[in-house]
Amino acid sequence: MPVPKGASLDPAQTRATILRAATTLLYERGLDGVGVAELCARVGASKETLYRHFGSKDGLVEAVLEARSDHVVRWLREAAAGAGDEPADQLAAVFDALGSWYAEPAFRGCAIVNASTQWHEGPPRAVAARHLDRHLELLTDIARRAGARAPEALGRQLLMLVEGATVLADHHGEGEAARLAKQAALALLREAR
Amino acid sequence: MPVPKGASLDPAQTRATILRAATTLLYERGLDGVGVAELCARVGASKETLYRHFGSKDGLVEAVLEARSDHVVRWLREAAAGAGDEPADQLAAVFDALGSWYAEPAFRGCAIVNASTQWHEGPPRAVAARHLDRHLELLTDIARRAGARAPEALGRQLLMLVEGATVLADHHGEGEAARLAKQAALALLREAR
DNA sequence: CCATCATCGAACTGGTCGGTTCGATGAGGA
DNA sequence: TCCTCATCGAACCGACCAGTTCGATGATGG
Repeated sequence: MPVPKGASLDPAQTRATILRAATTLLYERGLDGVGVAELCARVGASKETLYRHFGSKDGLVEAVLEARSDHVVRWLREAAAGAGDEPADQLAAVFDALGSWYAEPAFRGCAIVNASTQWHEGPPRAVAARHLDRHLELLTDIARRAGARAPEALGRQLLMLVEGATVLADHHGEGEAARLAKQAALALLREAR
Repeated sequence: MPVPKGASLDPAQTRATILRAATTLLYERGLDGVGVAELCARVGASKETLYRHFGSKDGLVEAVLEARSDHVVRWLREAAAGAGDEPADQLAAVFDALGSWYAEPAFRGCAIVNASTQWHEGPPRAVAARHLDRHLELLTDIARRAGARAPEALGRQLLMLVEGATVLADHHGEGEAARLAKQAALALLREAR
């Protein structure tokens, strides 16, 4: 986004532009793999602008992760909601959505979980915990509506499949991960009734 | 390990000492969270010694991850082997072993998978891929001996539960992860016959 | 007894990175 | 018209870090 010298854009828009570019670059190359200078160059913003909007690199990272979590959660909820009322269909739709994510060339695992493995305290950790909680909420809800005897437990088991499939898709590359995870998830759903 | 000034220890022992201390410290604080200088101080070795043995920090990290993978894989294989001949018992034993790992206060997820999320190419990535392959081999073997119709697929599904449980145990802290994963794994094993 | 060699400890180098500052520029509103 | 303010671009700073070098030390083996 080329911003001319003295442009007074909507500050919110500037912020959003930086956030968008930073999200992509930080995901591609890792949070420590790209410095503030390069980030600014790519984004088309000066350091001063970046620091005024986000305070610090950590602040930017946190904002990126928050936004990413919001986006992913909304996307999965919509996938489930678009699959009708049957809990099993919704669960299948969640894993199908994951499958299309895994198939993206730029897929590099879950940015949020990846980030939280680097720092075992601090904001990224908190973002990750909330992120997983929101996933858990979605899956537990499906489990409950499917009539599971122990929906909380099943929700956690399904979440393990989601996170495990993400790890495997990242490392073993294959597109099978989502299909296998879906099959396992539906089996667990069936048996937990 | 206090090594006196001009001590000529067995070089292999020096190497092992450095490796052991580095493994602990790098796991506790993250691969980027501790510098070579601090590493040397903790280890009780000089930089020169460390660089003669490992060539670079990356070399040390790679050696640490390799050793860690060997150790973990051996440990899980022994857990399985010590549980008798029944595949289901062996599978249960694997998850019980994971449970005692998760319960360690210093537990911070799988060091190898954590490392590989930081660099999407290079040696750590290769170590992680082989690490997961070895896990997969163990689980597929159990699946095969349990008479699964599709042991390769079931092996992958079980591996997802292992990795997912590790992520959840790291983030949600609870000791339930291993128990729930075990329950799910046994259900899948039962149903895949 | 001497030569070799692993080792220490400390200083040093070169580079990178996060963050700050400043003068210049120009858009928008009063 | 003029003031305010977001912005750029570039220089700058201090900290840290990986890696190198060197003199001193002492154990080991011939």
